[in-house]
Amino acid sequence: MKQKITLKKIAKEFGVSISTVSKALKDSHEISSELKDKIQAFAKYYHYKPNSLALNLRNQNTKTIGVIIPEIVHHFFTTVITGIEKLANEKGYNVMICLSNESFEKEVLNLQMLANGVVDGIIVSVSKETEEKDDYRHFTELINNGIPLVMFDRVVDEINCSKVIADDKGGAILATEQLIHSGCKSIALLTTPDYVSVGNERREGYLKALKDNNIEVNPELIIKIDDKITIDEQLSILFEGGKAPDGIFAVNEIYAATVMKVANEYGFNVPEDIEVIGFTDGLISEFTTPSLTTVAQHGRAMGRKSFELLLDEIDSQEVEYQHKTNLIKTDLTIRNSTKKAQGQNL
Amino acid sequence: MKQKITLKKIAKEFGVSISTVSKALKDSHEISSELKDKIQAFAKYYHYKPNSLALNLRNQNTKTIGVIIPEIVHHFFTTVITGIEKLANEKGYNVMICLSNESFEKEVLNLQMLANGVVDGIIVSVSKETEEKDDYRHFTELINNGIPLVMFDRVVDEINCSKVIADDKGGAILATEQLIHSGCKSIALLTTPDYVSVGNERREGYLKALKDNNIEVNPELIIKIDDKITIDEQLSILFEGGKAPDGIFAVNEIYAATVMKVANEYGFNVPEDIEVIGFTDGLISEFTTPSLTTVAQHGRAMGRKSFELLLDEIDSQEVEYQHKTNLIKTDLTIRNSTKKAQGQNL
DNA sequence: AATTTTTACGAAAACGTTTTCGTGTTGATA
DNA sequence: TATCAACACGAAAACGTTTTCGTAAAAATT
Repeated sequence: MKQKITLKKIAKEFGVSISTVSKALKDSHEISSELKDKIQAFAKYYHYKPNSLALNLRNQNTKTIGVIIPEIVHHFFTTVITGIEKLANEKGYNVMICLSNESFEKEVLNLQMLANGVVDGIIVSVSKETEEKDDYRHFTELINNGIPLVMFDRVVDEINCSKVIADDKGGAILATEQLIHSGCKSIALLTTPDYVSVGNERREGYLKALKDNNIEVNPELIIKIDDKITIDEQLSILFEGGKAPDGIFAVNEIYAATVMKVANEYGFNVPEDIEVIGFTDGLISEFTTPSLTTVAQHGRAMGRKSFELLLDEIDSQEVEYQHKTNLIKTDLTIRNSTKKAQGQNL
Repeated sequence: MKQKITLKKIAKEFGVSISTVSKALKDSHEISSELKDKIQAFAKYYHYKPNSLALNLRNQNTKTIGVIIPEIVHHFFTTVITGIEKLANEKGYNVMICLSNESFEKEVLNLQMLANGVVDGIIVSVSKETEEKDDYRHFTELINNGIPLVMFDRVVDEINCSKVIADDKGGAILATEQLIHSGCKSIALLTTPDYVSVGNERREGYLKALKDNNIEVNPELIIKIDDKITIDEQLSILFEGGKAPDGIFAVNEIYAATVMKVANEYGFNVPEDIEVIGFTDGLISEFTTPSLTTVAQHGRAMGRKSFELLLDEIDSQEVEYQHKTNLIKTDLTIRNSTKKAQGQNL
């Protein structure tokens, strides 16, 4: 590592004080033109750049926000980040992204790292392990430290902070009703284990749609996928014993794409025999055969809104900031894994 | 924003000096046990955390590295980041991710932002626009500023820094020869405009494989995709006029998946009529019908290696660090868009 | 010629931390 | 009772910057 050039070194070079150099570089009228010219030329030649660490320390802000997401190889999160990044940059903020890899420990570590003055605020989507452990002390501590926090998508009710969530329940209702209206009688749900907050919301939507349409819930059609085991095998059960469903609602893209593959292996055609709807902004949906009808999550909108709320709190002078919760609407993107709607209220 | 607690405030509270507080919190033997106990209890109660800005300023490092990638909604980049992140965390470093969105201006901005003391080093994959403009002064300046820089995947030859590249040419040769050996006579190439460095490498591999196997190059089979226009239309030309290719090598996943879709629309079957190979680590390949045979890029390995080289330079005491270039091998992941290999040297 | 204004610069504080080097007070030792 | 070590703490510098205030000299005004 080469040595960096500082005001001090320039000052020494010209035999003047640090303040003089600082002013000269800022083109202050207090400094004579000749000296300014010389100092500026020198600084330029040596590529002087003010050390932003020092600046941040002085200004008591970093114009940087932190974002902690569980997984980056996940299209939904990348769209959210795109949304955050765009607005943040417009507002002169930099974004620092950290990954928890769905691990509680890494989430805590990242949070601590970011908390100590590195960022002006933090946006988080909680890791699965954290939801499973049900331990949120690191967030409480963050808030006690006075660092603005916004949660998105996977939020925790107990923590008093601003939140941005997709209308998961509404989206699930939309999807399930689409299946119902298109004539499905036996609709399966592919979901996550109970501790995943968004999975729950989507399940509730599924249940509500069934209830509203007087369809009895068949527990055998609700499959909670365990990510630690191969998905394919867990899905097979649906198609064995001759009582395959005629509609499937999957809470994410991978489940949806996988179930289509498995259904196909069992000799079923999508959408003729079985209609499938996924839940995602993902890329895969467009390239499966048939392409997948999905509930769009509007990740970018979530990202924008998250940053908006964070900035609102950062800029707020209130001692007791009034936190807000924002619901991002979801809607159906109709592709080819469902039959053309048969009229009704869609 | 609440006020944060500092050493100074604690010192005032107890009527002692800042140094005493600092030592007390570090459990120094210089401080009496009673005072230490009281101060520690107080600090804990008020959630004291040393301000890392101040620490960084003092220690002259941030234990943070910056990564600038063109796009985050791109599976390859996310795998690289996963690789970087993992190793970086093991080594006690934090990772700050910035997006250039393929824009020259944002790349420059991000670089400047990171350069001023925020990070100890930077890993970059150059944006398309930068490659198009052929303007690399921001990198030169970075190096002049003495900040270690590593480029990966999309690198620029003129810049003297460590580099990690996939064996794009080798991968392309592998893919093309696979098609040749499986009996393809007319092999198309779907590639990017000339200024994209990796696209060029892959094209060269394609050309070399053809040449080595005494197959004449047909310029009409080389399609340079313009990302600003719909891909589908640009691909149609391949299948019109009854001279469709029997093998297609696409330099990325989207092109490959799209060409399969278009071929299908024209009534061709993959892999019976046309074999297709893509170039990627992406997720889509697994879910297309048929699933895509691809050249694996080993993004995580690239990420790991990139950080390794960066750390090597950061830790180096040399005034003139000797930069290294690392080639990450590529290999074929055989799926169903190609026929079973017919023996030969594969 | 005396006074005021302008010019051109320096000193110092502030941001929050760590660490080295005092230094005054005890208590123990010769 | 001197001398010395141990103890417990404080002062100050350092990291790099900005900014307010002070001030000497020069220039302009009366």
